[in-house]
Amino acid sequence: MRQDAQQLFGLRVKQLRLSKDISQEELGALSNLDRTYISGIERGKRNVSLKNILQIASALGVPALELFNIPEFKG
Amino acid sequence: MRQDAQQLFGLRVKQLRLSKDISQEELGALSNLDRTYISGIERGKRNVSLKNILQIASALGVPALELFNIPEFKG
DNA sequence: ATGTGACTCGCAGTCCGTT
DNA sequence: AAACGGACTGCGAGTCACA
Repeated sequence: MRQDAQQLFGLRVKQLRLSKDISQEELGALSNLDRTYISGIERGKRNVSLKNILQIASALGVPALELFNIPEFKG
Repeated sequence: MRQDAQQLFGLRVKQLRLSKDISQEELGALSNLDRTYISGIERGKRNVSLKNILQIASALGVPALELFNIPEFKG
């Protein structure tokens, strides 16, 4: 596995968050996760678990699948 | 978040694994994960992390996105 | 409004086995 | 081949003060 996979995922979260025009704090509130935790995810410092992936997707109002809609993830 | 989300994910893994005609043991070997852990995932008992999600997708030869290609995840 | 290091604690993930 | 259990270690979850 590539080391930067987490970063790509984090960038995708950031991308979707910005497209919704909300702050990390707001996303944190919507997904019941700490704002600093969201920050860590977007910077690729966190190896997020399935549970939190689904919560974030839900908070962003997109299917979980969208968080993996990244060219580099498709082989 | 729904409680059964993990189970849906596990069923999807199982579905893809069976379509490849490989055993849990083989998938474990391919993804560098313990066979009992794969079993737990498929039964919805495990909260898999991003890193392992990507490893499993890679072992199955599908983009990570495919693991989330579940009707119930899109609503 | 965000980045970051450090921290505790529960669970992710492994390894032994039985059914 | 797979479900399931017990015991273990290390890592992720979740939070804080501060920049």
